[in-house]
Amino acid sequence: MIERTFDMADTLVLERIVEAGRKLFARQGFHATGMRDIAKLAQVSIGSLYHYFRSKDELFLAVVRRAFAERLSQARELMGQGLPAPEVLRQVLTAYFAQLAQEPETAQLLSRVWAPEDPALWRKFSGLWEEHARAIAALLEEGMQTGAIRPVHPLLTAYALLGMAAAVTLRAAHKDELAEELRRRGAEELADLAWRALRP
Amino acid sequence: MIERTFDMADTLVLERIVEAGRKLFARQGFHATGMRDIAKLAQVSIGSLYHYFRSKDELFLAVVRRAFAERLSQARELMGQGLPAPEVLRQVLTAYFAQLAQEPETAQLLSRVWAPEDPALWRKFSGLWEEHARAIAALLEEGMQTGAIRPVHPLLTAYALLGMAAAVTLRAAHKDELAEELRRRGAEELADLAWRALRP
Amino acid sequence: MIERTFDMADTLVLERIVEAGRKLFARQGFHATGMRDIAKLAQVSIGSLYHYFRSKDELFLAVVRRAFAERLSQARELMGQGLPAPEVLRQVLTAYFAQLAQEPETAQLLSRVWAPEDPALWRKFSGLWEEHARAIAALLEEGMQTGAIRPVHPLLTAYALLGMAAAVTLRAAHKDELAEELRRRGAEELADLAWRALRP
Amino acid sequence: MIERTFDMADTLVLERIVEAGRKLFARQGFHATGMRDIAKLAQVSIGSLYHYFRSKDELFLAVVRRAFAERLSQARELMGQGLPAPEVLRQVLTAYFAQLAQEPETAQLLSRVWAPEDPALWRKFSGLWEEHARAIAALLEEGMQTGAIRPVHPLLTAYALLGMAAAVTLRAAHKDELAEELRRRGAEELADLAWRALRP
DNA sequence: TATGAATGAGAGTTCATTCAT
DNA sequence: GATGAATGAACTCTCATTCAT
Repeated sequence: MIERTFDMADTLVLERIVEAGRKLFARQGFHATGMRDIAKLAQVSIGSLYHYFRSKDELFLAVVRRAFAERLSQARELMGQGLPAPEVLRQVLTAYFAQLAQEPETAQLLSRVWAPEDPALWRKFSGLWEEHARAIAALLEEGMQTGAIRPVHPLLTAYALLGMAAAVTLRAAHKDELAEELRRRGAEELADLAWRALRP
Repeated sequence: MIERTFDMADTLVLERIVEAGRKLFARQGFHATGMRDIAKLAQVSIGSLYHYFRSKDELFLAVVRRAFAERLSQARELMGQGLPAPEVLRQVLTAYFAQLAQEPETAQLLSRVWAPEDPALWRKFSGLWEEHARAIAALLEEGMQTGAIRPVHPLLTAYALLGMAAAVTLRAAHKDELAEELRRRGAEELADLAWRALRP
Repeated sequence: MIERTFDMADTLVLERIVEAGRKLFARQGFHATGMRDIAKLAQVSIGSLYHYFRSKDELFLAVVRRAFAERLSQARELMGQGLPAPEVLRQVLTAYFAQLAQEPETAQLLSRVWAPEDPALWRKFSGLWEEHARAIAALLEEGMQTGAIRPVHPLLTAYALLGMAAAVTLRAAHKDELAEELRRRGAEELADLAWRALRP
Repeated sequence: MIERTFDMADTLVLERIVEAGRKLFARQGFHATGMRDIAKLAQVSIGSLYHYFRSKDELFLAVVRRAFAERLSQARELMGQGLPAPEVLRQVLTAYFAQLAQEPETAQLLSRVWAPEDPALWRKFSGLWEEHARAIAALLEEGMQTGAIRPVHPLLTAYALLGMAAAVTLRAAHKDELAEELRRRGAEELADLAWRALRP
């Protein structure tokens, strides 16, 4: 995920900043994460932060955009393979839960971001969600045209699917027995629920 | 505790505080809402806020707890009427969307609270969500015993249902055409999705 | 020390307040002690505090005045017995250290009060110290007239003696080995120092 | 750390902060002195105060430590000159009273600090006093070994001497006739008292 | 590019005091 | 006499942001 194109030993400053931001925003949330914290973890001066990003908001946005972009490109890749819609859904969900195990911080970050407090940020994020939802809606519409999926309200259904996944993901990030079970069986069960809700 | 009944407009102080907190936390989120703002809207001194609540966190918790309690008691009332499980689900969802129209602030508050930034608050809220999920899981189990619902993982499914509702609710709080449509058709469509996902 | 003139079971409210104030001011100092704390320890409402004392300052003053008065009356009693001045000094010092063992809170209170932060209080307390110093100075002058004490500057010497006692007392209120030793041998050693410094 | 040498009047920021703290803490005490006051007097922003010191407590501690260090280094210098112990004592006391005239604020600060209200601060300051007392105790022990001073309890005596000096110093900081007299004759009289108390 | 000292508005919180009951 | 809800000025401290070097 992280590209090192410059120096074997030294990651690019920009990369280090975004990576540190991702970790801290995911772990602690937006307000609990200070620019100082990010600078420290990235081993960079505060001045450098402001050299690359106009403000804290912009840094946060960049971090979130990247996480969305990765997830979306992954989904689009799956969609492009010509698999039947239900199978794509299953694989997208599986990918979600796989990320939860491998990059728990990113997964948490995306879940946290449903309803950011700051109205200005909220507008931007709802745009990202909308984009994601539209991608899924397109998938649903494609399935509806081939008859693989029954007629539904595509965007509404897309939001519902995203919400399902986010809620279970969030619960699965806890540290109890149920969480462990959700991490194991979540993808499968959710795919089953989705398939039954959508089949003709 | 103190009754001031000589004026229609003069509600109890505690009531005014909680109400003001609900409005502002829902509109602006936790961090963007200052104690001064709440005091002003409630027409109360800052000191009074701290007379009733030990801290901002506690005030927030109280506000959220109340909103949860109302929603939960409403759901429990529906469950107690002996209706078949699928019908209860439909009515619970309808109630959600009805609240979205009548008390949009409370509805938004509950959706915001899925993933609060502060980890300390998060732990407390996840307890409230868990309680809510357990209530729904109990309903599902009941349906499974009577054969009205197919065998599923109750808690996982409960979280999935809550997530579906929260995501659509949140989107429905926007001010565009899609939001309006979701407010109109959300309850029905979600109930349909749920019913198909759960029927034997 | 405390008079109970009204009811066997119930100490007078005023007494309870002053007693609570003494304990808390001595333990925690003036600023760390709130009116609420005093009210709670005295099992009295805040309103009652203000019924008996115009302000926190006045309550503090009353507490300190009483402690001073007790110590001073004790000293005057010793002086009135016609003992030789050096013997009186020895006994006064012994009484100091006895109080340190029996009523450590009062002893600490008096030591704390050398340099109160609030200028207004400081003026009043320096008056109390001056009164105390003058009593000792009178004793020294008496000894000088009988030839039992060499000629010294009476007030300066009185302050020096009080300072000696306060410094050792304060150190003796700690909880280590040295403190224990000071509590045991302090009176004697200080009396010796004083006697050698003052003998003709 | 930063050198700004282009202006006579522009002292280093850190220096200005400590100096302002010294003045205000000495004049008004810890609680009556706000961070705003210090920032204003130092012509520095509040933020700068917290750039150099973690908290108000730490700033206070730094101020007091510096005052102690100066006094202690002065005393150690006198001790290192190989003068007889009694002469060193006389000169140390003289230095105390000289400081009272030249830097009345520092002298007052040190006297104030005998019994600070806050228990947490008290613990730290008693450490400083202890260090000071040990230095004097070492001097006394040296004198005892050469026979210049009679056998006494070194630490107890050191505390007594410090207490003597502090009490007279504090009284000498007033603005009446007695204070003036103490400032004039205090060093001499105290040295005399001490010498008589300690000579073999 | 890179630095980090400096800024200051604004945050949550405390607490002596008042006064209607 | 007694109560404690109500007040609000003032406190310490945080933190995104700037800018001279």
